[in-house]
Amino acid sequence: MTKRVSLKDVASALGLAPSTVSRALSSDDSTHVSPALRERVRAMCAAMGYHPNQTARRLRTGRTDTIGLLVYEQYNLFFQWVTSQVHAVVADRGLGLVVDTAEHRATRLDRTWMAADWAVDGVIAYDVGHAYPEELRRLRERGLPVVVVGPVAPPEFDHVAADIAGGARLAMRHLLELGRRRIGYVLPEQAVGLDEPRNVVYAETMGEAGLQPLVMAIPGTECRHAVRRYLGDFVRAGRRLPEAIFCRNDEYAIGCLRGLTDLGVRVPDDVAVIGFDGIEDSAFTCPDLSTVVQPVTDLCRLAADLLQRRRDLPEAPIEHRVLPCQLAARESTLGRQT
Amino acid sequence: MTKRVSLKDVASALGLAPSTVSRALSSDDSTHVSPALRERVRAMCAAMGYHPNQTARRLRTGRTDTIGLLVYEQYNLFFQWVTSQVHAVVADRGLGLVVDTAEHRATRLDRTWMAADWAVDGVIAYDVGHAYPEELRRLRERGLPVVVVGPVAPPEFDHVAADIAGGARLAMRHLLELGRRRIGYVLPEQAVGLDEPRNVVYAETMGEAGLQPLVMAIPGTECRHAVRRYLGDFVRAGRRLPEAIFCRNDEYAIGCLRGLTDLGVRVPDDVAVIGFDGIEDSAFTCPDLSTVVQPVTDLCRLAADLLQRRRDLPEAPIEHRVLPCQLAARESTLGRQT
DNA sequence: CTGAAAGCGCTTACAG
DNA sequence: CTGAAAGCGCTTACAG
Repeated sequence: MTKRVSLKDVASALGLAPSTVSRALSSDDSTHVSPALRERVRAMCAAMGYHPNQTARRLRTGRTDTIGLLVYEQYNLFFQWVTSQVHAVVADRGLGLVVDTAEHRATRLDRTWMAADWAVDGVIAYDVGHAYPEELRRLRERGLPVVVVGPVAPPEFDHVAADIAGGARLAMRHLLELGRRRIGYVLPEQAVGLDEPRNVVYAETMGEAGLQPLVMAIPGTECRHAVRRYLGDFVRAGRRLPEAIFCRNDEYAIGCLRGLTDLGVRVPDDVAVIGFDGIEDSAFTCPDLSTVVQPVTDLCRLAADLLQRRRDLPEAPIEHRVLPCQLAARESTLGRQT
Repeated sequence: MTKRVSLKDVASALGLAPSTVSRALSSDDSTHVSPALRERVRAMCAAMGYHPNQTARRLRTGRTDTIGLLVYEQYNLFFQWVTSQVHAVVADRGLGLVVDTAEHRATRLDRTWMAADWAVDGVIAYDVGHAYPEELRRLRERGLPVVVVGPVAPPEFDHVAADIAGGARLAMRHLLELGRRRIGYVLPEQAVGLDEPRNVVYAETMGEAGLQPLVMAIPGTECRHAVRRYLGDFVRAGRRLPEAIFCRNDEYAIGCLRGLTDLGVRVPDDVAVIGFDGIEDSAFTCPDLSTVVQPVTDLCRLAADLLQRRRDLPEAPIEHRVLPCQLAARESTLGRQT
C-alpha cells in the first residue's frame, strides 16, 4: 500500500501553494485561474496519480453529495426495483447512494436507522413512514432533510405518494366488470385490519357491490412460497376458491399464479388474478399478470427533486404530491389474446 | 435547520475537555475512563442529541467503514440479488455499502468508476473484471483493496469465483441425458465468440457428442423482451426450433419460456429450457425453470471476508477460491411432476 | 484517569 | 491572479 498522494504533494512538486492547486482543480469558475496554470496542475495531478480525498472535502464543505435510502426490506422485487431506480436517479446527478433496511434496523439493539450515522445530505424513506414516524422525526431533528415516499406520512414531511386507493379501485372495478363476484383478497396476516388504502378499498368495493368479502390472510414473510402453500391448504381443506383474487402485491400474485397452476386451476378461466405494483416480472409470467402499475420511476425522481429543494431552501413550504397508478390488464384476467 | 451539536459542545456543557468526552464515548476499552464519568457523558449526549460527525471521524482515523460494490448493471435480477446479498453481509458487520454500475460509468466522460471518488475502505468488483482489468488496477494503485468476483480476474487480485464451467457442464449433461440432441444456446450477441466458460463448454460438449451447435445470438440489452421477440422471428422465418435451449442466464430463460408460450410450443414436451444463475424467480415461473444455481450468498460472504483480510494484512498472499454450482432440475426440463 | 496540542486533507474568505 | 492562515470535527499519542 503506497501512501496516497495529497494535494500538498502536488503543490510542492509544482512549487505552488496548496490553495492555488485547489482552486485550479475547482469546478467553481469564480476562482480566476489562468488556463495555462490550470493545465499545468491537471497534468501534474495525472502524472502523480492524485485523487482528492473526498472525506476531507466533505468535512470542509459540510456536504457529502450522498443521499440515504431507507426501504422496508431488500428481499422483495418491488424494493429492489425501487432501489435500482433511486440509484439511477441519484447517479445521474453525480451523487452517491447508501441504503438501509428496516430488517437490519430491527435486529440492532439501538433500533435506530444506520442513516443516523451515515454521512449523507438527506434521506428518502420509501414505504416506511407508517411504521416509524418518530424515528424519521429524529433524523430531521439532526438537520437531515427527509422525504417520505409511500401511502402515509407525518404531515410535516415532504411527501410523495402513489394513489394506491385509486389504483386499488381500478383493480377491483376491472374484476367486477369482468363479471367476477366472489373476489378474494390476498394480504399478509400482519396487515389484516390496518387502515391501509388497499384494505379499505377492497372492503368498500365489496360492500357497495353487495358482496361478501373473502380475506385470505397469508402467514409468514416469504410472500411467494407462503401464498402457494396457502392455496394448497385452502383447497385441501375443502374450501371453494373464489372467482377472482386481488393480491396486495405482485409477489403474492406470482405465488398465487404458481399455486393455482399446482392445483390444476385455469387462470383466468376458473380464477382471475390481479396483482399490484407492476414489477418487471409481472409481464413475464405465464399467463402474464394483470396488475396495477405504480409510477416508481417518477416517484423516485420526484423524491430526489424534493430532497434537493429542501436542502437548498430549508424553509420552503412542505410539499405533498400524489401520482396516479395505471391498470395493466393482461392475460391473468383477460385470458389469452390472439 | 438547527446547527448540529458537536463534541466540543458536549464537553463544554460538562466542563470537560473534548478529548475526555471522546474517550468516554470510545468503544476501545484501553482508554481507561471511570464508569461514573462514562455514564455522565452518555447522559449529556442523549440530552443534547449529540451524534458524532462520521466524516470527521473518518478523516481522522483514515477508515470509512464502508465498502464499494461494482456490478455490471442494476436492471437485472441477478445483480439485484447480488446487491441485496452483499448489502446483507456488509450490514451484518456494521459496515456501509455504496454501489456503482458499469452502465453509469460508461456514460461518464472520464470513464472511471465512481468508486475512485468514493470514500470506501475497499471494493468488491462483481462480474466486471473481464471488461475492465486496467481500471481495477488503478483503484488498487490508490491503495484500495479490491476483491474480484466472477469467472476471470487478473492474477494479482484476490478472487472468488463460481465454477461456471462445471455448472455449464451440469446443464448440458442434463439435457443430453434427457435425450435431447438439437440443443440451442441463447446468449447476448456481444458475447458471441468470447472465451467465456459457458461458451466454451457449450461448444465442447456439442462437439464431443458429435452434434451441430446452434448459437442463438440475441441482439439488444433487454434480455427478456429481446429473446421473446427473437423466438417469434425465428419461427416466422420458417426455422425449426431446437429440442432444448440452454440459456446463458435466467433472464434469457424466463424470456424464452414466455416466448415459447406465445408460440404455443409446449415446454418441455417440444422444447426443454434450462437457465443459469438460480435467481429466486426461476422457481416461480410456469413451468418452473430448471437452472444452474450459483452460490451467490457464499460468494458474497467470502468476498467480504477476503476484503477484510486484505485490509488487515495487506501483504497476505493472493487468494483464489472457487465454489461449485448446483443443478436445480425442475419442470422446464423434467416436465410436470405429480 | 484527564487535558492541551497536533493533525487527518481539504476549501475558502482574507490579504496582497 | 496567488499565498498564508484558519478551521471543518474528530482522535490519539504525549504529558501530567
